[in-house]
Amino acid sequence: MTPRKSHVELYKKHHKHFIAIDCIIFGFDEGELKLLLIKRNFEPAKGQWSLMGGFLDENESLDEAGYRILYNLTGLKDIYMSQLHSHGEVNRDPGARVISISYFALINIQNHDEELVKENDAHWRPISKIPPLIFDHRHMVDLALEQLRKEAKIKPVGFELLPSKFTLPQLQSLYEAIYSKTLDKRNFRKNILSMGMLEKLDEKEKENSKKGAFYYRFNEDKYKELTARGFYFNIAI
Amino acid sequence: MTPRKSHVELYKKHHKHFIAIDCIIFGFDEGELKLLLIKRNFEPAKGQWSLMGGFLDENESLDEAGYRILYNLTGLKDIYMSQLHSHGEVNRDPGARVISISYFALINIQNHDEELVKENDAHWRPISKIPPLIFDHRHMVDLALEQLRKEAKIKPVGFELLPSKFTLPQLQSLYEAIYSKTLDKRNFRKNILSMGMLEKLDEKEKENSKKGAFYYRFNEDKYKELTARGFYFNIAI
DNA sequence: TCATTTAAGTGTTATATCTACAATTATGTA
DNA sequence: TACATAATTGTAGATATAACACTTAAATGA
Repeated sequence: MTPRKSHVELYKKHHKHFIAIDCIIFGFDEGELKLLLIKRNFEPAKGQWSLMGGFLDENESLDEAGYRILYNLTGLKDIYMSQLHSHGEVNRDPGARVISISYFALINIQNHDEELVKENDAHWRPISKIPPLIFDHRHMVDLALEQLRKEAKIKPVGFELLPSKFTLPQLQSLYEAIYSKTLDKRNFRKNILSMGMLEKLDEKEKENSKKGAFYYRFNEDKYKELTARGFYFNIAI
Repeated sequence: MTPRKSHVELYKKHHKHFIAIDCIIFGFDEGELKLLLIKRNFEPAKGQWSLMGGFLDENESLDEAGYRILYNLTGLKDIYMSQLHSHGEVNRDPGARVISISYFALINIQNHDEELVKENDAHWRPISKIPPLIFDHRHMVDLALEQLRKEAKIKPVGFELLPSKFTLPQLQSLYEAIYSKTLDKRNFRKNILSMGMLEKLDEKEKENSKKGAFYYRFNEDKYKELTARGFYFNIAI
């Protein structure tokens, strides 16, 4: 006798559809922006490169499905992920009519579960060398890149791709990878430090130089405090 | 024997879902930004205010469904419309589980078919006085407004809300309505005219002042030429 | 231990953009 | 012909952006 049950008959004349969730998973490693891609292990298009995906279940929200799929592949929770777009061309999937909703995630590549990734036959590929992908997955990737480039300028999402401690040269290298553009050290540092949301640590990273570069940490609380006062994150690219 | 048919069995174990399209339709009239809302004529929530929507059919894409629904309500084709977000909370619709994909459209309020709108029991409501809406429709409207405010700064979408001939005071009034903010006449004109995509006509609009204001027209070709050269539309708000 | 090498770290100036601000003009109406 | 109304126009100060080169810290090896 819930309202739910009493009206469902009215909707019955309409069609139902398969809904898939596909995840565009970005990581940053060796100065390059990378994507996590899988070799698809079922038909159609078995053996071809694909985004990680899955079908929407009966009792989960879209976001929950997205997080489930990401978790199953990487073992990661509490990840930055946001819905990108819904893809509904009638023949986009040759197996059946499937509406796919793409999500894009930014992960710290050090943290993921490498065993799980192996089990899923997933591999990191630099965005400059993306192999041909099934269906409209390449289009999804292009949308995600566009979205990442929009967001990274005006929201502190870049930090999601780095370890919690990072150096300014690393951070600059990340932005250079996202925008395929070399940036001026002095201007970049001035820009990011003047926003006042990075904490300098006493520790130095010494793998990449003799002098060593100081570690910094993104201070989320400080960022929230600033935005509450009308401040806007902005990186000049 | 198409691949389509050969693999559909593999997908069968998964659930199928109702998919609805809901349209947030913006217009601009009497210095106000307005929304086209309907009185829902079926259960559940019959008689309550709602966005115009409909279910996705078997053989149409998401975009096609959006245009179909917009056409059925307004008689308009070739309208600026873009996908906004997909809404999949399990209980968002008390009638049944329905995934809704929201679209937002910008229309020139003069052009729509008033008869059709009446037949659908649809009404224009200023965004400052939106009545309570069913389900998560208010959230959709808020997202659409946010999106409009993002886009109108950096893309020439505002013109979609105006007649093809408009005056600069009208255009300024539109931006003021979108951003709920009064703008400086001189700066606004300098800004928009310096982009070089508006054509001044010889004709004047004389309803709103004795002096009359010159009509202008948005030159789409010019805009495309400029963007091809790396130009970016930008209105300082 | 001192010279060399490597990447980190730092300021200033010119240019472009944004913001604030008020007088004049055209035209209809009394 | 005076008046009322809204359209139209420019400049100067402030702020943000972009260009540019030397110094410093520390490891390495002669």
